Amino acid sequence: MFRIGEFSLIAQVSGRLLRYYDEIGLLSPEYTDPQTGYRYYSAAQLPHLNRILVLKELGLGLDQIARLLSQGASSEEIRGMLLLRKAQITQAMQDGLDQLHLVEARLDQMDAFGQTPVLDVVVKAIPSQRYLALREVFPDVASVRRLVVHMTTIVPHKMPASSLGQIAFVVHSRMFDPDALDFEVGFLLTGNPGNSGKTPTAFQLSEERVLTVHDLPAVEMMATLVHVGSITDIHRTYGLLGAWVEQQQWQIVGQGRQVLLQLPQPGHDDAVIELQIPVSKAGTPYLQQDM
Amino acid sequence: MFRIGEFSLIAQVSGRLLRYYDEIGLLSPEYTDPQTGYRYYSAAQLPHLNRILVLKELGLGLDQIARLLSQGASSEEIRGMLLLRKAQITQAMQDGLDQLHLVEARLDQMDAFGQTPVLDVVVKAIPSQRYLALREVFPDVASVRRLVVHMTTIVPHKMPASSLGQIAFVVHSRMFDPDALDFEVGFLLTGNPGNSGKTPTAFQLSEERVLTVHDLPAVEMMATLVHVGSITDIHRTYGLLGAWVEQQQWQIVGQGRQVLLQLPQPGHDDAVIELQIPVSKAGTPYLQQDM
DNA sequence: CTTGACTCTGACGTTACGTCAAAGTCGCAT
DNA sequence: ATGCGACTTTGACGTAACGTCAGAGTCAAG
Repeated sequence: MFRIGEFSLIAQVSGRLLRYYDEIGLLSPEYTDPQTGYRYYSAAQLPHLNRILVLKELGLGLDQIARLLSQGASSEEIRGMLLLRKAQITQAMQDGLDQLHLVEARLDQMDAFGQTPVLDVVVKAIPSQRYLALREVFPDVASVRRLVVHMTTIVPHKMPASSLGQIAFVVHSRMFDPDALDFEVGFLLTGNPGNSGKTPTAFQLSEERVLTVHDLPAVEMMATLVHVGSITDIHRTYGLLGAWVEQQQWQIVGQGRQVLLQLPQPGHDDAVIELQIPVSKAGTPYLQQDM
Repeated sequence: MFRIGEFSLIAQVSGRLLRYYDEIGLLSPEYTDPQTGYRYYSAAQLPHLNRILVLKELGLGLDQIARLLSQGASSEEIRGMLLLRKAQITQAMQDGLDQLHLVEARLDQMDAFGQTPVLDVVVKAIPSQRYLALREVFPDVASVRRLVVHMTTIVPHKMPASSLGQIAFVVHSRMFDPDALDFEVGFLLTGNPGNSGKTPTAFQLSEERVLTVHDLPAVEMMATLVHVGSITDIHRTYGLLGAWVEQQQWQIVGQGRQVLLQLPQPGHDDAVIELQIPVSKAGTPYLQQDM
């Protein structure tokens, strides 16, 4: 029988580890002195410890190891766990590869743009949300702005303000053409989409313009980039976002969106707009609606 | 200004995350009401948050991100961190690949051996240790055993028992030849190797046999396998260990060792012996001494 | 019997948050 | 004015697998 120090020397593991495995019931010493609490391990426990160490090297968690060892697991169960672990490792390596590409892309960007602050494109999932808007083809940007101003002065007085969210555009134009902007313009609404009944489904803005409510579909992967500054510069930021998506070799699926997070104060160029482009990794095209 | 709930919706991160980043000083809201503690975020903080999220996706720790953002880091520093991170990912992927091979090897073993309990070869580093032993070519296993018995009856009375460790063999035979066993036989000694002065450097066992003290070199990678049972079966376990090393496509560097962890009780086949083979990954040959 | 070496339990630190819990706040509707 | 539901606050605990003390008890040799 070895005391914990000698046993830890033999096995080349720390004493703390042995105490820990004892505590969680993974490997208890063959004998524990009830008076002093001293742990005494037998040589025959070394194979047991070694099995634990090997399984740990395979990346299994201690809880799984405990299950495999204590309760006699059938070899089919063990096979299952190993196959699962194999899949996990494969997944982790794929993730590592993706991350490597991201890091390299950022390094390339730094080399190419020099001191220019690097873009921070964030890909995130966007849930479905209700949308009070109208669709129109605008002749120029100024008319869009006028409509926005008009809406912001009218709508909040006629709606429960609590459910009114940001102003957002949905860009239906295929390509950016400053003379024919096929946009949806309106408000994002808070509250669960789909549950109509409380809020009206339409809203008369003026003689010829009617806002209607519908749901914007959820998007699993939305590439987003925040534009700060003058609205007139927005197409440059948009181009950067597009270039980034292209560099990732992803596909654009569906319509882009623009969310006005901060209207520019008169005399300042401090608008904040989040540009959004729904994407998917190549090979898994997405439902394209409104085509 | 957005309250935390709305800001978390916009950015699609949890409120808890925002509070946490505030707590660790990574991203504090633009204004915090001193009365109520309510946090108010501005739209202009979204790019800041996005930068944090992107750097996090690259696998950087929050502490590193904080350094990069708060204290204006030069682009050279940033490059350095990204390059470092790249190396880390590469390393992690290599580790993943190794682990994948281990898992696959174990699956193959299970398929090949069926119900046979899989071997648990553990690779570990062995530190240098002092060794009181003699080298001899033994005509058979029985004579080795007689010497061991003799040593265990004589030596402990003449030595400070506290410094006496396990009995160990160093196998100098190139190949296993049961008629010419070129073994070192002796005791491992506790205490720092190299510091002689307290223990004698030699020990007269009998007329013609002298035990001398020297240091067994440290081994960075020692493949070990514990044999339990009759000593006469040990060559099979040894073969399994050798086959395992071969399957890993590693090289054997230096002499194997055998550490007697438990002498067999008379009438029982319950010896416990750890077999050790120093190895190195192919391509990085090791110092082979005693050649 | 006195050291010095060893061992015990218990607690805290690690990473980046998720998940309650109890109490305070806000805004809207009565 | 008041009540209510939705929101927010701080604080604490949990996560995985141990490393690292701290303070107190134990063992073996001289």
